[in-house]
Amino acid sequence: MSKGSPITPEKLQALPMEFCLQPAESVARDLLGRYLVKRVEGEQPLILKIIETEAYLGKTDRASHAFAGKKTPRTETLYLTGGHAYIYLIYGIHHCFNVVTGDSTNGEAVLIRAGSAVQGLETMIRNRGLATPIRPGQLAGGPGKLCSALAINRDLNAIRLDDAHADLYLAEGEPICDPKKNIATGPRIGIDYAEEARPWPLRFGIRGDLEMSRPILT
DNA sequence: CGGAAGATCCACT
DNA sequence: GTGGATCTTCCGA
Repeated sequence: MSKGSPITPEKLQALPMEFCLQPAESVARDLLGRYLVKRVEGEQPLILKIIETEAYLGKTDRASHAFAGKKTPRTETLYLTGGHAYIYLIYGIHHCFNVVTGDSTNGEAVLIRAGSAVQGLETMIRNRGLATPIRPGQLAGGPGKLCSALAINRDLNAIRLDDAHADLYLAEGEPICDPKKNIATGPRIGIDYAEEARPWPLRFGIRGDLEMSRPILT
């Protein structure tokens, strides 16, 4: 994407751990417009603008891997403090990238569901195995696609996301101005089993952005 | 130790 | 809209 404002060093400033020490819902909103930076030795960093997120509230949330305080080898990193990465394999094929949130070990996290390329589009297309031209949402419109585009896998599980020299980190980016107007919300995707938590409006997206994994209400 | 289910994606009808 | 791919994780027997 060559349009939009230029990438200034300011925008690549790493977000401090404190940024993630809020409840998952707040962080999910605050992360919209921020940058996710993936570094590969000797190559230009890949930069993705976060377009869509979902909040998972931990022990009180039936859709969360941490529901009822459940702790298994897989979910261990979910109980780290806010600002760490929780990455897992789903359906045996795809990876999902989450940001752990909260000031204590509640098992809260934010799933990053979609993004748009800010830098490194060519490499991302190659990582996805796509032919050009590509359509909106095709590159990183979905959690599995997003990880594929950035070549994120479980090697990065449990990493701190506040280090601008690390392989993966969160950066300042372009925070949403006027959130009330520019953030759309809706129920989360793929959690039909979650009973009472199913309709909770914990999915957030930048209103009108075409890179969304699918349309969102309100 | 077996088997069912999964915070998905893609191809196909 | 439906189903297959693919395999780790987890729970129950």
